[in-house]
Amino acid sequence: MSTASSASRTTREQIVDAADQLFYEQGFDSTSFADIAATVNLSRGNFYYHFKTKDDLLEAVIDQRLRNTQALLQQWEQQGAQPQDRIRCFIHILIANQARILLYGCPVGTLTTELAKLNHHALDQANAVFTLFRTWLRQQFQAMGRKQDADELAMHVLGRSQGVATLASAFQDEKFLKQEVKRLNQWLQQCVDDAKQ
Amino acid sequence: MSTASSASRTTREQIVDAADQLFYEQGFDSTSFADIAATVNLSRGNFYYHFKTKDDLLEAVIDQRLRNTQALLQQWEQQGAQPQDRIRCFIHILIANQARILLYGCPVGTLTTELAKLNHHALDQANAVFTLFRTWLRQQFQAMGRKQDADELAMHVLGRSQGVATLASAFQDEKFLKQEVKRLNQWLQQCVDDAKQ
DNA sequence: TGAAGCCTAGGACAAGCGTCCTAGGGCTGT
DNA sequence: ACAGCCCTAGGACGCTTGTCCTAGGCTTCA
Repeated sequence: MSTASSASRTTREQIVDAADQLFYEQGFDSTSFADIAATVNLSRGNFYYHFKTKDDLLEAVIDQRLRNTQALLQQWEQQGAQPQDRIRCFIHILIANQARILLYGCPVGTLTTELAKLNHHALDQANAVFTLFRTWLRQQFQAMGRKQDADELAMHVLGRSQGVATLASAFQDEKFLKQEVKRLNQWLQQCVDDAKQ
Repeated sequence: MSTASSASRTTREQIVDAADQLFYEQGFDSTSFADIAATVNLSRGNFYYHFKTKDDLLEAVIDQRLRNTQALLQQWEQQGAQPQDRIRCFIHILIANQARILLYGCPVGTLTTELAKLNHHALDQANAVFTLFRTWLRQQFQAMGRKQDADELAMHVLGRSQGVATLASAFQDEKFLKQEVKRLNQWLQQCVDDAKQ
């Protein structure tokens, strides 16, 4: 029974993984069950067994992204000694995921934008990924001594990253991406220096 | 004949206007001819007379946006005495179009993002709108005396605006939008002061 | 009055979509 | 060997999509 159950979960996981990637690359609306089925080598009609509707699948994908994000933040929590080092971990994902960002933009931003236009009820859930980053960044700025404007600074970093991803993707401009990352790191250093005084 | 021709153009213009707005609000892909037909009070099948394909309609919409953008830039050119005043005109659209941005994000950024995911051939045309702003901003920074890094600064402003629009829309946060506009204006003032020395 | 051309309504069309059903293969435990 | 259950293939369904066609109502000019 445990083998059967785990095998079942494996197929389900494969579906979610494939959907996760395709939703990112092609968008949610224009990714069909047929596309996902072809990736996982499964018959199209059989999806009903695993997910009753396409919205259920979307919810599973976002849930996975939420879990992955939380794991990532926890990892950064241990990697960086100082709060500013942890924030630098966040900024660095622009470099680490450079290739995909140049092709498809930010996975979080593009999904929320699409769901907003579709008036989709899962929009709040998708926005929760943003909120995870926002809350985490706020905590880092608070730890840096910026109690007053920690949330504003967190939103600032989040916004700058969004803009970089959008434009770098539009212009397919790797140089711009790296320039802006440098600028953002400089701005962060300024924050650190300001807080010390 | 002249009346007939102008009436024809009026219907065509109505279609383009409706498509322009709906593509912005709902996205290109999930806006159907039926949606547009309902807005213009026209029979769905008859679109073929005005636009042979949906892609033709999209091209017409983007062409209109290009013309509108050029007119806007020309207007700012006359409004602002100093280059920095003109750049402030650009930044100010975030305030002027606030309501729509909170609901649907940036019209330019969201379209290019969608077309990129759809692998649509009109992507280059859509990106041209970005290029119009970029070139114009670059000229303003050059006029400010920043010959060396004018393009980098132009891209910086463009990127910041994109980020603001994306996040303000995601969080439906008017306060954030205004905060960031203030920050951006402060940054611009810093640029002016730096250039003076 | 009549011919010509612009523009329209309304529907047909094939294709693709999400959804749902049924029959059965291949394990599991008795 | 057999019953029960997990999971699957394959196809049917109703609907919407973009596209395309045809017949005819207008206006315009002779």
